[in-house]
Amino acid sequence: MANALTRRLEEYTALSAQDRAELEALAALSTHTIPPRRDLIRQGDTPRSVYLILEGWGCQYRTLADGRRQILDFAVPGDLCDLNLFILDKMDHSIAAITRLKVAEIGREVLHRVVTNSPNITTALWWQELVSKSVLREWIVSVGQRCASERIAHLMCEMFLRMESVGLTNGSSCDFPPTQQDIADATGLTSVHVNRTLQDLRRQGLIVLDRQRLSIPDMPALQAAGQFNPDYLHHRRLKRHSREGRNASEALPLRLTA
Amino acid sequence: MANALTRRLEEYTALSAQDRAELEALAALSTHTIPPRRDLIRQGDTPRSVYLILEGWGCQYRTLADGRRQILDFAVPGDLCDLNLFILDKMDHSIAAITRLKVAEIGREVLHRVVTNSPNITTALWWQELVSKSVLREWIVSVGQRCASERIAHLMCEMFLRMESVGLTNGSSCDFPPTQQDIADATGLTSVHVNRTLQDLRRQGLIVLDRQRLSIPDMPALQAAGQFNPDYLHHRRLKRHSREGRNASEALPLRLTA
DNA sequence: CGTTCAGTTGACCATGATCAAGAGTGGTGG
DNA sequence: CCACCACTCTTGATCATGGTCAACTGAACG
Repeated sequence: MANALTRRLEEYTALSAQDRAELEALAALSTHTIPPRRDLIRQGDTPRSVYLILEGWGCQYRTLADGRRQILDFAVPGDLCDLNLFILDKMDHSIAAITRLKVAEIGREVLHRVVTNSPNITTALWWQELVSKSVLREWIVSVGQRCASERIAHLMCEMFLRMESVGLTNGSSCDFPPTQQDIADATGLTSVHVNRTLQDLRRQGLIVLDRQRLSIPDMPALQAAGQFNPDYLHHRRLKRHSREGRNASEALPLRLTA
Repeated sequence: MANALTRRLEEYTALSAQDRAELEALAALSTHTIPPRRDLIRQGDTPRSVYLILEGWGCQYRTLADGRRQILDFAVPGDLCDLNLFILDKMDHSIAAITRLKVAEIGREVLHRVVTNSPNITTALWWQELVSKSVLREWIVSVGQRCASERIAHLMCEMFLRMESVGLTNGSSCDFPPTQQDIADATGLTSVHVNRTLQDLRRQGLIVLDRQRLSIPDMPALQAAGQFNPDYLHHRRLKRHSREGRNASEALPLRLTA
């Protein structure tokens, strides 16, 4: 049974049975549960470990002196935060739990060993590093160029596809736990305006969002509304997503290692 | 004189004489001159080389279907665009010259050799990769949270310090070739509003910007105006007594699959 | 010298912010 | 199990930042 990290890395490259075992071990080594809204690590802290998200949603954010907060990315199962520890002596952003979070804590030595022993995994980690950079670029495009409804539609498309790539969607729906305030902090809008824009998208039948559950009845339509083009996610399996609609059968259920 | 890449990488870690020679060779191997406003490589192209900026300014950008353009970063001497080639099969952004540009084109095999032979350089490349990610994060914060004058002041502070870290400042001034339209595309504003905001900053005596030359008479004041905190640049020289560079055996290998 | 591109200015407009109050919802303890 | 509390969501009224459109100025370069 594969964990989300394996699944995600296999988005890029074939892993051997041994690689997979290696990753399983990694995910099982030292796990923690973090309550909702708690910080995992703060801006300015010295990073000591990489965190692998096993269950739940988190986010990376920075705060300004006057308290304004900008969410820089959401973290879903299979995401790795943050390779910084090998190089940088201080965290340049904070990481927080949105829901209750299960994470695996991977220490420097362990990661170093894995990376020395497995070229496939090293390459795959590079891949995920470059992809997450591409995602950051797209977030700049969103806040810089897109209007409110486009930003929100775009965010929904992105997160849905990221959830799908680790098998956490069910047909056309998936968990979506961020509050409207979180969405506001991620998109550079106010929560009031997010609220109104969500109502708009709902009225147009583009999304159903209720009790932390998101449904996308017509993905191509939502993509059009958000000026969304999935190329930047560099998902290999995603090629078939390009505005043509999806294969319903592809979402494999995923059990997460604890 | 040492080239800008050497200088930039030494921002992070000590390089041996051999490392330095290696980098010199890299920069001399295959150089090109690109006229202003020309694209070096386009979104969707297959990356074949890494470009090292030797002289002049460039930018990375993405365009939307309707022609809106978002600049994602500026590239100044010593910057490396883009390690993507080892991993990703398609460019997810374009790179263009702003001024006339001198670049060194570094092919896959050459970079591969360097990286195999020199752990110091490998580590330093990782460092620059992570730092540029941190810069992308700060750009998200800017467009997401800062008002027009803050965004522009922030951008000026950042670019000045980046120029300074490769020795391209002269007292309190440096080249600053982007047009007001470029600044607009980078900050998510319109060129009209950039114009008015620049006048404002000039009126306050925070910047002098004339004929592609930027002067910052009072850096602390400009930093305050832009809510600028240099930590995210991870420049070591900004904090004198940081600890020694990590030892090379700890370096995360950069595995390059052909 | 004329052409082109960047910069500048003015009038008007729209998207999204702000402020404030009220309605659901879910979780907790009595 | 219910009542209460806190948090999230919703709504309305008003405002401001920054966008749009259009015309004009000025500098650089052949």
